Amino acid sequence: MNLSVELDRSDPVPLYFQVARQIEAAIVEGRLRPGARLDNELVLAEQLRLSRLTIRRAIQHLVDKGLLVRKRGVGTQVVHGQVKRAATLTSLYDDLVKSGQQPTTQVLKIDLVPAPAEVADALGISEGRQVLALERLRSTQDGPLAIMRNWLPASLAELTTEQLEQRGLFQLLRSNGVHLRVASQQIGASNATTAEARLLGENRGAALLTMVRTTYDDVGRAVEYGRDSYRASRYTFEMTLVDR
Amino acid sequence: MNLSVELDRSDPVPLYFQVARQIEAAIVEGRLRPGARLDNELVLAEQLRLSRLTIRRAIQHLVDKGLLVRKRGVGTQVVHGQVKRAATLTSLYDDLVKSGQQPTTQVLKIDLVPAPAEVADALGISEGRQVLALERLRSTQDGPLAIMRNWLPASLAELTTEQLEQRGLFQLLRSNGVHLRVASQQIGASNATTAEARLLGENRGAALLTMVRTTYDDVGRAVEYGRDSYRASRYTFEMTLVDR
DNA sequence: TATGATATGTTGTCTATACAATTCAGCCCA
DNA sequence: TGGGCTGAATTGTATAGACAACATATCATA
Repeated sequence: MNLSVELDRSDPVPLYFQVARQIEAAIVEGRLRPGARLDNELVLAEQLRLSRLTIRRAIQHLVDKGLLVRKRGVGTQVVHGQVKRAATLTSLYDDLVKSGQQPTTQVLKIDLVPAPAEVADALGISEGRQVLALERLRSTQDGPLAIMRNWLPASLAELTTEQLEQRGLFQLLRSNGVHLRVASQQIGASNATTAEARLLGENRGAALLTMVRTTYDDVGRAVEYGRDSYRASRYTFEMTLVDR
Repeated sequence: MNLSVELDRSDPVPLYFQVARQIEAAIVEGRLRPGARLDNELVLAEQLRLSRLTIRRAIQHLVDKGLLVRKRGVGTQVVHGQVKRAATLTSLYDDLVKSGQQPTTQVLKIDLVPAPAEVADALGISEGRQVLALERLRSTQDGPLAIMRNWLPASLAELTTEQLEQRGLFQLLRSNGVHLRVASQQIGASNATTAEARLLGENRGAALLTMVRTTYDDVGRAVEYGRDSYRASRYTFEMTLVDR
C-alpha cells in the first residue's frame, strides 16, 4: 500500500499534521477504501523517514476524528462512514458561511439590562448586574432560520448593530481578544410561541430545536449565555459520536 | 502547587492515565481551582519521576476533555465550567442507569421486515432486504421518556423481547461481539403525532427532540439505523463544545 | 516615557530506543 | 476435528534527549 505522502520539512506545518492531512485526503478521495489496512507504524516510519511516534501522532489524529481504527496486534484500518466534524466552538454564522448559505442577521434587540437570575447564574455574576442582551434573527436566502438570544458581560466588548449584522458573534468576540475555549450546551425542543412563529415563518406551536449554552474563555470566565431557537423544518444539528 | 499524585507502578493502569485521573480528581474536588496554574511539565516530570512525554500525555488527556488549557511559553491552567463528557457511543439505557434513573423498556415491535429505502440507504444494503425492526418505549420512574426505533441488519444478532427489556441495545450488541465504533447523528425536533403523544403521555403536537443515527462497527459496516423521539419536557441532550 | 531588543520560561515537535500487551495464524496433540 | 500452545506481528506505553516556537519580563536606548 503506497500512500504517496510527500513531506515538506521546511513547511511550518508540523510533520505529523502533514502526514495526517495526506492520509485523510487519501481516504476522502477514495484512494484508501473503507476497511483498507494501512502499513504498520514501523514501516510507515521507515518509508517516510520519520520517527514512529510522529507516525503514531498522525494516526491518532485521524483516530480521534473517527476516520481510522487501530487494533493492537493487528494494525490500523480505515473506518467507513461519512464522518462529521467534532463538536467545536463555531458560531452558526461561520457554519452557514462555510456551507455557502449566505447568512444575514437582523438585530432585533441590543440593550444593557439588569441580569435576570438565570443569566446571572450562568455568567457567574450577581443578579441585577448590567449585561448586554442581544436578540437577533438569522436568515439565509431560503428565509428565516433561527432566533438567537445572547447575554454577555457588559465589560466584554462594545458591539454595534452594524457589526452584529455583518459578522458572527463569536467572530466579533475573538476579534476583540476574547479567547473562547469551551462551552456547555443543552439541546432540546419546544413549541413556537406566537412571537417566535411570526419571526421564523412557522405556525404557532411548530416544533423548534433549542440550544441553551454557556461559553467560557480560556481562563474560565463565562463570556456568553445563549438561548437559540431554530426552525426544525430547516435545521438539524449534526454530530459524530465516537467510541473511545 | 503540590498535587499529591501517587503512582502505583505495578498497577496495570497506564501511568499517564493515573496522573490524569488524579489531576482530574483535584479539579473536581476543588483542590485545583479554575484559573490555577499547574507546575510546568519539566517540574511535574521530575516530581513524579516520569518522563516529560508521559506528563504531556496525561495533560493532553485533560485538555481534550476541556478541563485544562495550555499556552506555549506560559503554562497549563485549569479551565472553568462544569464540563460534560465528550459525545460518545453510549445508549440511553446506560446513561439512565448511570444517572440512577432506573430505566424500563417496553418492546412495542420486533419484526423482520424488508428494508425501506431510507433504512437500506443508511445501512448500505439493497432495498427490500430483510432487516430487524425494533420499536421500544423507554421509561423511568417518572414515566415515559422516549420512543426508540431501530433497524439492524438481520444477520447481526438474535435479539429477544426479554433481552431488549432487560438491557440496552448497544450493550446487547457489544455482548454479541459487535464492536461499535462511530455514529453519525442528526438532532432535530418534531411535533408529536397522535400515536407518539399517546405513548409518551404528551399532547398531540407537543415538541419532541429527535435523533436520527447511523452507527458503524470498527471495520466500517453500518450496524444500526436509529430514529429516537424524546419528550422535550423531560429530556435535553447535553454536550461540551471545545475550541481546538 | 515609549519602543525595541534581549533574556528567560514554558509548551510544541521530533528523534531514538526499549519493553509490554494483545491478536492471529499455525502447529501439535488428544 | 477441536482445543490449547507457541511464535510472529503489531500497537501501546514509557524513557531520555534535543531543538523550535511562542509569551512575557527585563533592559537599553532614544
